[in-house]
Amino acid sequence: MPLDADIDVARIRPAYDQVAGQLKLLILNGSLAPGERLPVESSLGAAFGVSRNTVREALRMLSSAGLVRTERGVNGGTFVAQVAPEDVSDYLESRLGLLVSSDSISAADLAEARIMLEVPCARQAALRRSEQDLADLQAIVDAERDDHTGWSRGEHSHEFHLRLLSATGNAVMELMLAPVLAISRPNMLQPKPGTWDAANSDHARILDAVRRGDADLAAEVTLEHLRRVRDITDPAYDDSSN
Amino acid sequence: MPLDADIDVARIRPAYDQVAGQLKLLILNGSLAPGERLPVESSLGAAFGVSRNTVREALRMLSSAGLVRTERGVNGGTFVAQVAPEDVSDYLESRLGLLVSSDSISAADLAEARIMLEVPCARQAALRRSEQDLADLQAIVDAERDDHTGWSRGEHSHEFHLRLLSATGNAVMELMLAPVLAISRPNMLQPKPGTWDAANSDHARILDAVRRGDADLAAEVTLEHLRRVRDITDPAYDDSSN
DNA sequence: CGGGTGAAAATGTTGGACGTATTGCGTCGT
DNA sequence: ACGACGCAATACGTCCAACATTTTCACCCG
Repeated sequence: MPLDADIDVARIRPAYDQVAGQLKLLILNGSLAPGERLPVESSLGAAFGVSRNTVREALRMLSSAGLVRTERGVNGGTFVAQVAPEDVSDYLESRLGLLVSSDSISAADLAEARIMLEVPCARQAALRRSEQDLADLQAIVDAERDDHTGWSRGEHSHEFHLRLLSATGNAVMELMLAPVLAISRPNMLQPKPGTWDAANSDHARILDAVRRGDADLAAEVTLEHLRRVRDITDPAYDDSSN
Repeated sequence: MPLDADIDVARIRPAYDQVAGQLKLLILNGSLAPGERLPVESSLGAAFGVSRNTVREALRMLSSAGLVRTERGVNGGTFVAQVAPEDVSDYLESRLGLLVSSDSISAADLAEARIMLEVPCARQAALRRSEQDLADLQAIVDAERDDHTGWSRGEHSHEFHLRLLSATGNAVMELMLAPVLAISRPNMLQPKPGTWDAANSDHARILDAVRRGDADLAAEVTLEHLRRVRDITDPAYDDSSN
C-alpha cells in the first residue's frame, strides 16, 4: 500500500468529537438560536447514529466550551447558552493572565497590543462620545487630580482608560481591550514621584482632544501617553516604531 | 425546616462536573505536571467512586478546555496538556459568534472592530515583516489571482488576512483578530461578479506597501480595502467616520 | 379553592460488554 | 544473527440497557 507520509489523510476523529463539532457548527451558524432547546439526548443519538453515551460526551465538550447549558427534570434538556459579553471578557482576562505568566505571551507583546488597540479607540471616542461620556471622564480626571493619597491613583487611571474605552461605543473593542487594561494595571504599582501627576495631565489632554472631537489629536496624545506609560513599566523596551 | 431562601446551599453538581473540577484543580495547582499521564479511566473511576462513563464525561470537559489530551492504544492514556494561545482564540471565536447571533453584539460593531484592529496590524506588519512573510503573502496573492473556480477564493482571501496578521508578530493581536476574521468570513459568500478580482487587486496593493515597509501606505490601503469589503457585506452601514 | 401527591419527562449514573488503535515482543524464516 | 510478520496486551472508544434523581405539572382530595 503506497500510503506515503506526505499525503495527509484526515486523522480519524472519535465520534464524540465529530458530534460536538457538528453541533458547534449548527450553533455558531445560527441554525440553533441562543436559548433554543436541543433534541433530547436519545434523539440526538438516533440522528447522528451514535449511542446516548457518545452524545453525552459531546455535550460535555460543548458545555465546557460554554456553548450549551443543561437542566434536569421534565422541561429540562440541553439549551443553546446565552452569553453576556462580560463573561467573555472575564474569561479573556484570566486566560491572558495565564498566558503571560507562563511566557506563552511576552509582556512586550501585551504592552504593544494595548497601544495598537487603545489608540484607535481614542480616535473613535473623539468622534462618537456623548455628553455623558465627557462628564464622566471629566469627573474621573478631577478626582484623580485632587486625590493625593496615592493609594487609589492607579484606580483612577484605570477607570479613566476604561471609561474612554466605553465612550468608543464598540462592544467588540470593549470586550477585547478591557482584559488587556486589567492585566496591564498591576504592572505600575511603585512609580517614581510625579508619575501620577504626569499621567493625570496626559488624561486631561486626552479628554480635551476628545471633547473637541479632534480624532487625530486624541490618537496622537493617547499614543504619547501610552508610550510614556510603557517606558515606565517596561524600560527595557526599545522599538522605535511605536 | 428553616432553610430560608437567603442562605445559599451549594447547588448540587453532577458527579462529572465535580470530577472535572477536582482534576482541573490538580492540574492548575501543579500537582499534575504538564505532560504527566493521568491514571487510566477505570482507576480514576475507582478513586472518585464513580463509573468509568462519568469519568469520561469529565475528561471530555477538560479536553474541551484544552487542559488534557487523550491518546489511544497501549502507552496511550490521558495526559496533562499545556495551554496554547490557540485555545483562547478558539474560545473567543465561538463566544463572539454566539454574541453576534444573539444580537448582544451588532454586526456593525464587529465590522468596525475588524477595521480598528486590522489597520494597525497592517501598519505593524509593514514595519516588521520577514522575507518569509512576504514570500507567503505573495504566494497567496498569486494563487488567488490564478484561481477562477470561485469556490476557494474566499478561502484565499481569508488566508491572506490571517497571514498578514501573523506577519504583525504580536501574539496578543493574533489572538484577538483571528476570531474576528473567522466570524466575518462567512458573511461574504455570494458576491457580485468582479468582487473577488477587486479584492485580489487590493491584496496585491497591501502586500506591495508592506514589502516596501511603508507603514502609512499599508494602513491607508488596508483601510480602503476593508471599507470596500464592509460596504459589500453590509451595505446599510453609513458612518462617515471610518 | 388550596395544597399535597404522584406520574411523566428529562438528565444523571451505573455496570458490563465489545470494538479499535497502538505498541511491543516473540516466533519463524532466511 | 537479523528482519518481518503476526499475535497478545493495554487503554481508549462505543454501545446497550437499566435504574436513580430532579423537576414540573396535572390531578385529586380535603
